[in-house]
Amino acid sequence: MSTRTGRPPKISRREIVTAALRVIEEDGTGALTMRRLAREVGSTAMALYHHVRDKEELLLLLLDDYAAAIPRPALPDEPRERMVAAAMAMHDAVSGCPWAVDILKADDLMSVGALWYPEQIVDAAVHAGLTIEEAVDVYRIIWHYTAGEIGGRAAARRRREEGGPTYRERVFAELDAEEFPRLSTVARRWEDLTARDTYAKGVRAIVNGLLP
Amino acid sequence: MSTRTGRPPKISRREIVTAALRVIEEDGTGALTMRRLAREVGSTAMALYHHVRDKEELLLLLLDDYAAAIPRPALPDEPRERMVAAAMAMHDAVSGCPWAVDILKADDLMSVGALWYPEQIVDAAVHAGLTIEEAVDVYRIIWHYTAGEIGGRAAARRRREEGGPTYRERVFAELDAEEFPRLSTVARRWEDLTARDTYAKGVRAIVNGLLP
DNA sequence: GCTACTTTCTATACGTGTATAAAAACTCAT
DNA sequence: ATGAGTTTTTATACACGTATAGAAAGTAGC
Repeated sequence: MSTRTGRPPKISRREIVTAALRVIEEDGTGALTMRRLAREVGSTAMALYHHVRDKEELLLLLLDDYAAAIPRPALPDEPRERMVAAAMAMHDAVSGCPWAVDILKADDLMSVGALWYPEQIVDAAVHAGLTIEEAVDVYRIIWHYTAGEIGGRAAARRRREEGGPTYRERVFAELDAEEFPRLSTVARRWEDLTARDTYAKGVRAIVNGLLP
Repeated sequence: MSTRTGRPPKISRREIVTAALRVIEEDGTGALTMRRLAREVGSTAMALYHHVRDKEELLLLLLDDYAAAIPRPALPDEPRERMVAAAMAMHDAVSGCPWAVDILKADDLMSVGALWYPEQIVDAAVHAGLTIEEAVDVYRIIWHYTAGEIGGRAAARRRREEGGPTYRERVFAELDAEEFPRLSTVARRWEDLTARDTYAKGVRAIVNGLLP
């Protein structure tokens, strides 16, 4: 029958994931360590590794849970606008989970709970007249841009919190105006210029540049 | 006078950086640890921290060195093509240093040795008729896309080397064709579809979408 | 009941980045 | 010369992710 053999498990994947979400909510992503998580579920660190391949997979599962729970926005009918809206919703969703930054290396798309976004983007691209292969390209390009933008923003925020002179600030301070005429004119305003949110602008550019 | 006070240094920043480059070249980026690097320069791990803020800054210095040494390609005159060519050169340069992946979180641009690329892109954008602010936006959007693309590619390669079923493969294997009609039609071809290099396509799209 | 087998859990250990404290080696004022 | 001040180096320690080995706790066949 379905009676499983072997020592019966004390903890489960679900238990681990929910405990991880609780830890993050209470004490932030920095507090989510394997040992802390083990303590939280009343077990040892290494026991977790029988339910999760490694910490990265755990974070992926968290993103999965999180993304699946987010309400999906109504998207416009017009393909171009639909792609932009889906991309921005995806951006918001991933931005909303701080631990996502550590997973953004993931090559293409994300977990099953988040597949809705690529599906919408690919579908809209096909409706816009692209082949399915081209549509996948569009999605991947948008995803790479999204991942880079979120990663960059997270890094910028982290630097700001830490305080102290950034490497860039030191570089910009002694910038050679002859070698870098353009950059030196904006060097002092760089902080303000790069604080603005240009994600929407970028997505619109990609969509417009990719659809004829 | 210029006689400095305090205990005279045994090691220098330059020495550290060149030793780090040597280690990477000989044994790969995985071998570059602070302890190994210390052994290489005949010192202790913690002594390095008086010349380098942390490992991330060290990697930034490596990128700096590396980028500064790369020959700069001749760029076309026409602004659009110049932006694309500069972006692709930047992409090649960063792709060429494996350790760059760990720094790609860096918010905007890179080290002083690599400033040539943003300078060219911003300059070309201004020549194309954009304001300096818009030109900076263009550069940042291109950079975010570039960082995301390289990060994604590196992750994909890493997964491939490790072998074993990817998380995505497991997800795609049991994909609901009704909920995800588009994705399920390409699920089996996904590996091949995403293996293609679409960076140039993406940059062209961004440039065309951003210049009127 | 006993032995094999399987799965899960525990204990221990390694190498990592780096915080902290103190020692060491120099210059300068006295 | 001596003591104060400054900079660099060393020693020690911590928490992290996780590899490895083996113990524990169950089922199945005899």
